[in-house]
Amino acid sequence: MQRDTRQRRAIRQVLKHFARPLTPEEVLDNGQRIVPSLGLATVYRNLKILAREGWASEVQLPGGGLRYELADRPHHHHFLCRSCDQAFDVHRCPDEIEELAPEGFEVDSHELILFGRCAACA
Amino acid sequence: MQRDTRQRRAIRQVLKHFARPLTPEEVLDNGQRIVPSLGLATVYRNLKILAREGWASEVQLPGGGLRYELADRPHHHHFLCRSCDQAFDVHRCPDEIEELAPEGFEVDSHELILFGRCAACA
DNA sequence: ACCAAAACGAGAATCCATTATCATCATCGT
DNA sequence: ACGATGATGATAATGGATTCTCGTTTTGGT
Repeated sequence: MQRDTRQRRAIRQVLKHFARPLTPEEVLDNGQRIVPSLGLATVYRNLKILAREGWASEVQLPGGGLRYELADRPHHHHFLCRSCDQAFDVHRCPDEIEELAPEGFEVDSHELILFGRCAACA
Repeated sequence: MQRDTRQRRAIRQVLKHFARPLTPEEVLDNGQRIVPSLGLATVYRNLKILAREGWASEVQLPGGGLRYELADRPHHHHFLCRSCDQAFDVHRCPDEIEELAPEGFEVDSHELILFGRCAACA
């Protein structure tokens, strides 16, 4: 059966602490503060497991690879800082957004990304 | 100086013909109908040149790599078909969209992507 | 038509994110 | 505490997109 390891706990803790989508690298760096021996393969493995279990969700932003964040959050979107490349949550969303598709297209979800400089970089 | 080659003309022609963001592969496949010997390296080279010149623009959608489309188009967004993976234009856009950022964040642009099935696939 | 230089194109090389391998370690039911 | 086995982690391997290399071809000014 599945075991509750220090590593997996650390990864969950990191995702909880930062309430924004994190790259595997970010999870690694911060997780190593809790479990210094934490390895990259373990991070990938567990992020994938957590996502499969529905505990975390995968976020696909333009550019690099997947990012991960807690799954149990209300509908929201993202802000991507061009300077530090960190992603942040945007909690408001225009409602009529899925009505914008052309005739005959079936929309099942949407993603809205704002680009710019975050508060720390600006 | 810069030369006007058959290959570059073909690539421009393809981007004009399909009024939607194309992957380098799509440009290659369609370009080879005009210049059968067209190679992938040439496509990448020219797409990059056209983008640098401002003739084409790079579109970053979640998932794979860059796509390219004509640059001289009015503000618009994109629809990404989960079935055929083709990208389409969406010409309407909610206006207050950049007001959604958190306090202190500077927004310089935004991208809105609708996901679903295009008219042909649905 | 000539020719220097720009551009091409096939394939090798690179880059980056992610996954596989496998010997070692740690968890948890007993 | 024991031990079966799930998990880890260092590293190699993979996969896909993009770029580089370099010999050959094409363009455009003369």
